[in-house]
Amino acid sequence: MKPTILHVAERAQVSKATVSRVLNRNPQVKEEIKERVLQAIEELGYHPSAIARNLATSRTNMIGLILPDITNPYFPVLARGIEDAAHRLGYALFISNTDNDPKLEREYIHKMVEQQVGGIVLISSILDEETVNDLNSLRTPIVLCDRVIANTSFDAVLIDDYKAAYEAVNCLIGQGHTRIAHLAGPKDIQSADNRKNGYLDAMREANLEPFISVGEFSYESGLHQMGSVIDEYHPTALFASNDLLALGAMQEIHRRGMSVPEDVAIIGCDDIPFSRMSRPLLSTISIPAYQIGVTAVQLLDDQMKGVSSGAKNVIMEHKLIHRETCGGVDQK
Amino acid sequence: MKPTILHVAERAQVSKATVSRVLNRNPQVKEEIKERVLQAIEELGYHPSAIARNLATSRTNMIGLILPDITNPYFPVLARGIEDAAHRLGYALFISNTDNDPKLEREYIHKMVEQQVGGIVLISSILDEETVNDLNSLRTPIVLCDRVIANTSFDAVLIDDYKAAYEAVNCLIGQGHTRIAHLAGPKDIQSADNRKNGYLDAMREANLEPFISVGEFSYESGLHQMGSVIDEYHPTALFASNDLLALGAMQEIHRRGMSVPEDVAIIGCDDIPFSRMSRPLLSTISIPAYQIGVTAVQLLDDQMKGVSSGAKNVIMEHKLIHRETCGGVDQK
DNA sequence: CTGAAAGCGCTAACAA
DNA sequence: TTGTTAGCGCTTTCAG
Repeated sequence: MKPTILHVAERAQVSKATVSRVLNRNPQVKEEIKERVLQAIEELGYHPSAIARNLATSRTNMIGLILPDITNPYFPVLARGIEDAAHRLGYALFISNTDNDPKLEREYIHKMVEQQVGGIVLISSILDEETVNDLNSLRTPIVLCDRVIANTSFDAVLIDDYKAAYEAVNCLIGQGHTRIAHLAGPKDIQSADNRKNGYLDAMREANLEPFISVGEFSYESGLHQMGSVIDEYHPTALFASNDLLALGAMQEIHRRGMSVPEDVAIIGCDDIPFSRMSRPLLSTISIPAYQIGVTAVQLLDDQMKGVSSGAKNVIMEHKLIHRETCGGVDQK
Repeated sequence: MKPTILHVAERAQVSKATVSRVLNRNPQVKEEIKERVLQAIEELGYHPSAIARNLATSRTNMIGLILPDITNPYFPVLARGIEDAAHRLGYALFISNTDNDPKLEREYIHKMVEQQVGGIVLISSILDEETVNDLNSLRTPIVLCDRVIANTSFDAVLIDDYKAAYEAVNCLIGQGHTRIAHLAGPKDIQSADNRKNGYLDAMREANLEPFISVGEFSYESGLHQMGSVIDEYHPTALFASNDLLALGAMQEIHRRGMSVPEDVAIIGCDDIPFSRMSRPLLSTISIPAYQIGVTAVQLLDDQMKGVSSGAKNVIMEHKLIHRETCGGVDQK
């Protein structure tokens, strides 16, 4: 049986209230008594119950993180930013993977609400109407990452996917490429869609014929899709909606005996750790994932403390990183 | 103000107890009343407070995961296994990164105990004496991953690092290599140490001169260390203590205009996702990270339910994967 | 089949 | 400066 505050109180010959006071660093406790209490705590190996405290104060120091898949190399850095910020602010962090399943998403949101988390960082790209209604009916603060929802008032921290893609494609165009293919991510993922539109507009403005292959945000998908893209379109350049796709495509290009960037130049997106390890080094759009995480938690904390001044969308800066796969400027 | 069980009770014209019964799927509630309660719940957007429930039942459905760094590509898969198993068993999961800092480790363990988690999965390679004492004084079930502690009774799920390394090195020896270097991980990390010993024994038995370079478990470390290893030892083969090191080493080898596996054959360890994306594909020792996670949670669950039959060490199977960097047998 | 009431471990007035 | 006491929201006997 774990010791409770009462056991400590008895052993230290004081009341529960006094023990509670030293627990909460209330200064007005006589030094001598404080010592006694501390000693009792030590001797019993007592740990206060956060649960009981939370119930008594009707607030908790827990927040939740719901994301698609920690196994996708983009997320660990983001998650780390969130976790570091959370701990710095004194929160414990719940985590759940949804695999982009809206049903699971709702289930986990409810679970966390039931756990009485003070707020949730939600990384979801596929919020359907039902989930949004759900969210709106919650009394729990929420901050979104990588996604906005029209007609709602959730804080969000984002990057400008459209512009990032637009810039990347224009970089390729600037190098004289005319046959630039695009490996797109799932159409129901907002960032994938925005990137696709950036690609499309850049191509359109340059009067170039676009070619899009839609797939998953995965290495395997890049590998498989690139085959038919090459056969059907003979691209000299590629803009991939994320680095995993880009890396898969590169592998396929190599397997066909072609080389990067000579035969096909490539620009990816995300700047996952492995893009700095591949051969050749992947040129990509760098997204400040860690900072996004930190910012999200700060927004959440503001909301939880009631400091929030209405719904905020924070747009983080992206940056096109010229490494080796895009040819041209070589300023790695 | 969030609705409580009392609000639901009033609205449904029943007592708290009855609401509690339908919440807990107690079968002996008249269908009609159950409907009324359910409707009231719906209308109020009521979510039961896990906190209050936990206090009342004096047990929680939360468990904790403490690991070094989710950003290290070995861990996301392990974490995913843990999370999936946890959710399947109805647990919510706390997560904390320690960066291998013993102080942080203890801090997080205490925090989780205070949160009243039912158990903790601890992935720590550097448990110092103080932490072990700490752990022993806890009344919270703990399962270790990738590490045993002498004279303690914690369940652990492991792989045989010594044997894995021994086999990998012998594979290299079998291919005729005589100058096989080893990139070791931090000496205070048990698995790194075991792998180093496996390397050492294999070399010794074959009467070969070993060469070890100790560093961090990182890509950058591999990159930097490999330079001097080449200069000082001129290896024709390398066994790296993990894949990140192997990948870094490979990059350095390429930068010097040499090739893999022709000039230097490489075997890594962990089989992180990137090892299937590198060029050439990395030969490595595959560790069933996901399964390790699942198993750890099962052991924890057993302990929490009191089904545990004494301290258990579960050894998972590793497997040497011949891909492209080790030359010889090419059975990718 | 349903209600009343005690209590989980702690905090927070209010007294003393 | 310390103690007393009433809850926080829920579960769980025990009656009815």
